[in-house]
Amino acid sequence: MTQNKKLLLIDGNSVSFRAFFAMHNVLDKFVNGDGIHTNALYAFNNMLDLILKDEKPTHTLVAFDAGKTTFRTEMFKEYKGTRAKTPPELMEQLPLIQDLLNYRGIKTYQLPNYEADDIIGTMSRKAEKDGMDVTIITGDRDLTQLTTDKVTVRVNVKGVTETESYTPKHVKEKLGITPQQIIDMKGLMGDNSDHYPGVEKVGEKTAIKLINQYGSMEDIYEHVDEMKKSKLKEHLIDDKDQAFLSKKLATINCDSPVELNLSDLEYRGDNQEMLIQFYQKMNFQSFLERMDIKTEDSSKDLVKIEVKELNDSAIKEIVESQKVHTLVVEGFGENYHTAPIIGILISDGQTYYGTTDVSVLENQSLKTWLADKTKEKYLFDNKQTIALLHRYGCQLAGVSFDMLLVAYLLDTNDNKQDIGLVAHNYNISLPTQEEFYGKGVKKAVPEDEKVLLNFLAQEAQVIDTLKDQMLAELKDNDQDSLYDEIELPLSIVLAEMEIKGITVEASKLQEMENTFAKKLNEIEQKIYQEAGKEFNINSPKQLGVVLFEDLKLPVIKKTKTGYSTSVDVLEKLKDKSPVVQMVLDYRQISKIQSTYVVGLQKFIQPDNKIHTIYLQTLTQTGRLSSIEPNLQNIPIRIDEGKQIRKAFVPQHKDWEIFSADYSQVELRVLAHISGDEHMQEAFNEDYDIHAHTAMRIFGLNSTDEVTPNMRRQAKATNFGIVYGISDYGLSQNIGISRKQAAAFIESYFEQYPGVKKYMDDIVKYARENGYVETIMHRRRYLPDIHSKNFNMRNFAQRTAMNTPIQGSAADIIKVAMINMQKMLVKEKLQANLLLQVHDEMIFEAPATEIATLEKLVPSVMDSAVKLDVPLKVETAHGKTWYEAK
DNA sequence: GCCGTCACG
DNA sequence: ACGTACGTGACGGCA
Repeated sequence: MTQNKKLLLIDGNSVSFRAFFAMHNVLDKFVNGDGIHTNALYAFNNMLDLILKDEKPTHTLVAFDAGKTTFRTEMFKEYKGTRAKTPPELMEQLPLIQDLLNYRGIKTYQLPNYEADDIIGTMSRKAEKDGMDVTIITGDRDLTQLTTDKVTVRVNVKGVTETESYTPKHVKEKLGITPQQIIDMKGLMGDNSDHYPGVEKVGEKTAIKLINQYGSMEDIYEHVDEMKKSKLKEHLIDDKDQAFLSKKLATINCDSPVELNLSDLEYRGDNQEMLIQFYQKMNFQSFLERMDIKTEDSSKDLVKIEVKELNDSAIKEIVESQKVHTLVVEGFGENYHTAPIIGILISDGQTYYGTTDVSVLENQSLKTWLADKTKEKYLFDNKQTIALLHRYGCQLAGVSFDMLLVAYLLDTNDNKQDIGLVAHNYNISLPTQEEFYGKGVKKAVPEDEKVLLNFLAQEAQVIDTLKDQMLAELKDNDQDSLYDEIELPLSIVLAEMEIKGITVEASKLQEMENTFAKKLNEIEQKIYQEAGKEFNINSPKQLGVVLFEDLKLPVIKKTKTGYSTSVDVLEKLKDKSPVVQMVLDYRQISKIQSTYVVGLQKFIQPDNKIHTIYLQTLTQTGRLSSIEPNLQNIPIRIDEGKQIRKAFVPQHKDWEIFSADYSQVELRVLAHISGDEHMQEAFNEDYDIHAHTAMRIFGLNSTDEVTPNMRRQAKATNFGIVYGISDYGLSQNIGISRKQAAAFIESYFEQYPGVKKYMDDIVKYARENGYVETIMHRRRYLPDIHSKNFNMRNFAQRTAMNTPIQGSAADIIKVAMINMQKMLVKEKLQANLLLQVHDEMIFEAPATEIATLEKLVPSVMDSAVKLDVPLKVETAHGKTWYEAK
């Protein structure tokens, strides 16, 4: 059997565009020796590799637009009129992309007066006539009009490495029309980004309905007089000329004067020699290495570094050296509080000393060197390294460069906690932890210790190589003090908190486990009785059948997989059947039982403590997160759950738990960064902020007139504002109509015009800069702010509003934590900072220190940063965490 | 491994 | 016309 010939057609402009924005956040990391950006080039080539491997084409062509004026602009001079112009950083890459394609043996082509689409359409028809299969790659959904049984269109989704494949069948499923009818649809609805109009008030849904009813646009207009009187009919008649023009504009010209034969498009494959030179010029390390892999054994992929034994004489050399050293302490296991150290490597950038013998950590001069803050060190993940070394009796100080922290600050998406992944973002190839150790059952330490040490040496080398570049980027972003003064010192504070751990009384949890088990059993039996059968209440699927089929309760909401049985749904069904309340009770207790009562016991260590791990480099906003277990979501809102907190106790008797939290810190931050006078006044005068808001938005004269319900609604509105408000979201939350919610919001913005201005300005800032910032210059990139997709774009806008608020609040408590630790030392207090829960800190302390803490802790917290409004701190204490609230 | 659900700020 | 509050982690069920 002979393989059918296959033509691969790529829409050069649209894919380049997508490639550029897919890697827009790393724009500054991708610059070649000539100072030209290479991010789009890199992403384009990545995509090529994947597609060529996947499609194995015999013929290839990448089509480009020739210029701004085409036969379409002659028909309609505003065609693509509002399109933003191509960023210069992409413009400079377009010739490079053509060069790359040339070296990769792929033909490129452009045709004056025509767009890339038309070239693609024309060649795909030619190829089809010749009996070839055709695959088209594009970022533009409009090209799906070209799909036939022989022609598949793959549209880029999420960047350029993934695509959605359109066949006629898929078009039908997705839109409910045939590929030929897409142009009718576009004609009727118009196109915002290409800037041509359709019929007034007709969007995708209406267009598809009309097409399904009548057929083509011509058919629709043939029958337009028969339609019954409606606005739609009027619009159709009024905009008829426009609709036909738009259809013409949307139609890809499959008969363009392309002077190419199929034989010109034969795929020749890489010109190895030229390609290597080109990659070198572009600093494309990983592509170069990928080429080598093809010819050599993949185990030789690793660059061999000579690693010398970390023995006594090596240690002597290290401790006497004045050089900065890179330190790798490798743990093996899921949780570094229990994982063993499997290797240690120290390098001065020239010599690499390593060992798998952990007894080296008993060497006194090495211990002293590690703990010496004047001996400067670089590493990846300071907190983990401190925790690992601590279990082996070693202290660590003097760390000036933590590559993990810097990578996260530069781009919060680099949060995978893996040096290999960070290296990859800088175009250096280093195996990830998973690639090196394997995953699942195959996960293991290499038998040959040389292999392991070589890996550690590579890690050290990567840290060393990237340090200067990354620190320079930090400085460019004005983030050096965020790193030096906040994140790096905080990593030490967090390490101390994790190592200290919080004492938990297992007996208390055990007792609760028995009580809840009995209760669960009782409710379970009652539910079975009411339902008339036994089933798994924890299965939303089975529960759905019982509620909505057996008991025939009304379906309020559906999920992707079936009926929704979430709380808000069940709350609405409470009156309809007694079983609903029982299910709610069951759910509540079952959650407490599985996640907390039983769940937490698994984490209690032999020292009677739980040692959580704070992820310092995960969230998109700068908050911490807590895992294994999560100690930031211990129940408090309902009393049954809150009982859990009785198990959290101080480590010594006659000690207490002490907690301190910021009051309304996010709203205070909003008052500060928005500069809104009315909101600032409320905080400066220490009014009840929610009551004050209620008074304003309900137009009352005094807060005395505010009813509890008004206050509740105002509070929800304040929250909504912080989240990046939508009328729908607010209406759902407080159970009012969308219209009412919209009126609340309007009134809110009238009363707090500064807040309104902030919301508008921050979205504009995000659009112009591609990111938003906190008060300490923490950055979050928002590429979706430019998305064509309504939802993605709106989501990005809400995050633009929320992130500076949530993130600045995170900055503030981080500063407070660092100052807190200093204060505790300075005042020689025995108190320990144990936990952080976003806006509060939890301590244990001798009862005799409580009075001191009540004075000092709030003063450290409210002076952490200077805002235009005061920060307010509230404290509590008691025998257990339950009582300290 | 993903989904629905629910705990926290 | 679109389908929404922001940020997290862990559990049980189910493919």
